[in-house]
Amino acid sequence: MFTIGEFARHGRVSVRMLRHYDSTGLLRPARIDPASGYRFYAAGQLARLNRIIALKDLGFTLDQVRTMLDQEVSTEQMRGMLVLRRAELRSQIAADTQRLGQVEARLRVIEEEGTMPAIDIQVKKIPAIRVAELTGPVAAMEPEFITPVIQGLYGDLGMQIRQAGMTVTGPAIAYYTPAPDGDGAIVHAALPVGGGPASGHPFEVIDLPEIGQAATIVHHGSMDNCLATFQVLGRWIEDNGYQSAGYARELYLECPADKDKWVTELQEPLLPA
Amino acid sequence: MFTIGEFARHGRVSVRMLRHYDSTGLLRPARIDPASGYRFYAAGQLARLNRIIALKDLGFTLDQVRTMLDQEVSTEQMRGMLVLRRAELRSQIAADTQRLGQVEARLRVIEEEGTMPAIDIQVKKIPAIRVAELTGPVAAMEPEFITPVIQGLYGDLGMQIRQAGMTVTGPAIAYYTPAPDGDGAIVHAALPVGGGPASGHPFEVIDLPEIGQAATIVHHGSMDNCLATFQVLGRWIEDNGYQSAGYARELYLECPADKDKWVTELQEPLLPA
DNA sequence: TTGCTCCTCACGTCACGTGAGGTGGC
DNA sequence: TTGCTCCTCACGTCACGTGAGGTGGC
Repeated sequence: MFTIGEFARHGRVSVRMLRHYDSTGLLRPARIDPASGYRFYAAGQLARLNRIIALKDLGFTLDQVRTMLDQEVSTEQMRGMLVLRRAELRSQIAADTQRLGQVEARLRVIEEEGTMPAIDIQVKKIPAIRVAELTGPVAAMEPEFITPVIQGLYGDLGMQIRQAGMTVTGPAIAYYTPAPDGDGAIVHAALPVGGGPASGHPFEVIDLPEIGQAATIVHHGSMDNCLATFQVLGRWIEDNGYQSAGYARELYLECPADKDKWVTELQEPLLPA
Repeated sequence: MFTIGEFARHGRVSVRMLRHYDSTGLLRPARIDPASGYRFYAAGQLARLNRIIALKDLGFTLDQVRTMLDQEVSTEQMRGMLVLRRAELRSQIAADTQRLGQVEARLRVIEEEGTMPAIDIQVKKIPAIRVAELTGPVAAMEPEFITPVIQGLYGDLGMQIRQAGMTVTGPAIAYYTPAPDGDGAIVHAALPVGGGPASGHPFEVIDLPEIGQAATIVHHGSMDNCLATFQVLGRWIEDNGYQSAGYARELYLECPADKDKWVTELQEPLLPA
């Protein structure tokens, strides 16, 4: 018979852990002195303690350990639990390896440029959404070409949607497709809408497809100055081993009269890794 | 201005998370309606939310994130935090990889033999300890040769320690060293002792060195039947990619009159990985 | 009226670590 | 008397998830 302290030393565990295992029924002392409440453990209980610690070290929860020890699991069941644990460990290692890569990318930016790495970029999925849109050609992907075109389109579109009896359900979305003649691009000015007539209006209603993976950054201020933000985003994509899959979408989160107070989310689609 | 639900959707976080970040001061809404308590967020706050999520995804705690965002950390400080995080991630990946190896070793045992793998084996450090000991030669490492010798030694040793006025402070330890003539071995029957005279008694007092890494298993029953347990231990050492570094120590945890109720821990030293 | 969104508590999670406050034997 | 070990609460950890119970506008 060992006292709790002696037993803890032999088993390389804390006294607190033994009390915890007692209270949860995982490992009850062989005897408890009724007068003092002192716990006494038999040497043979060391085998069970070792089993508990070994399974715990594999990363099983105490509840799982209890099941494995008390339910007399079969070899086949044990195999199932180990296979599950293997999968969990693998995905955890993969996730941590990914994290490590991102940490290292940021460290490289600091080492090589001595500047603060961008930390406000998110990779996320952009869900599909139904929009009403008008399109127009732009000569080049520069703000000075795009802004006038897009402003005109949104002005018309808003009115037409109202006239069609439909309602706008969220912030405006602009996106770009290559021009059919290979020169410049087509800008799409879109507004999310709910139901409504399928035709009989000058705009088109289409379903923007989901973007599986987009790198996003929030741009503050007039879109006339968006190039720097796009550059930060492009740089980040490169540094982190992603690849762009086309023109970015622009989500106009806030568009007050003062253009310098605009807030826009830039959503650049990424090639699947 | 967005309601908490809209803001949560744009930021790909739960409403509960935004409330949590509000309550901890990490991200306060731009405005709270005094009458209803409704939270309203400005589009520009999405940048901060993105920073929070990005840093959290790297594995920083919310407290660390708060420091990084609110204390205006310098590039150098950011580098320090990233270097620290890199080290944490590396060691976590290493630990999980180790765990994964152990899980896979157990799975191999099941696949190849269809039997339950041993789960009561622990790798642990055995601390140094001062003992009084007597030694004797044995012809071979078989129980039938060892038992009579060791029993005699312990009988003598116990009496001699008492006569020397010393006290036994823990369970008996037996260990083996190769015989000088290369034939058989020397068995050491040792008992942990506290202080006492350095000489003037027939036994030797020595300090058993620490064992950095020992694979241990608890043997139940008479030591006459210890071979099977030793085999399990040896098999485990091999399966898990360790290597034995010599004869095992035996720690006699419980030695009642009925030899079948003995409990012994076998401690096999391992070569450092 | 029903649904939807918003609100504020407040418990639960997981495996203990860490006091606080007290006892019993050398 | 001082140290040491033992005991029983009970809070704290970390970042929310998940009800419970209630409100306000379409």
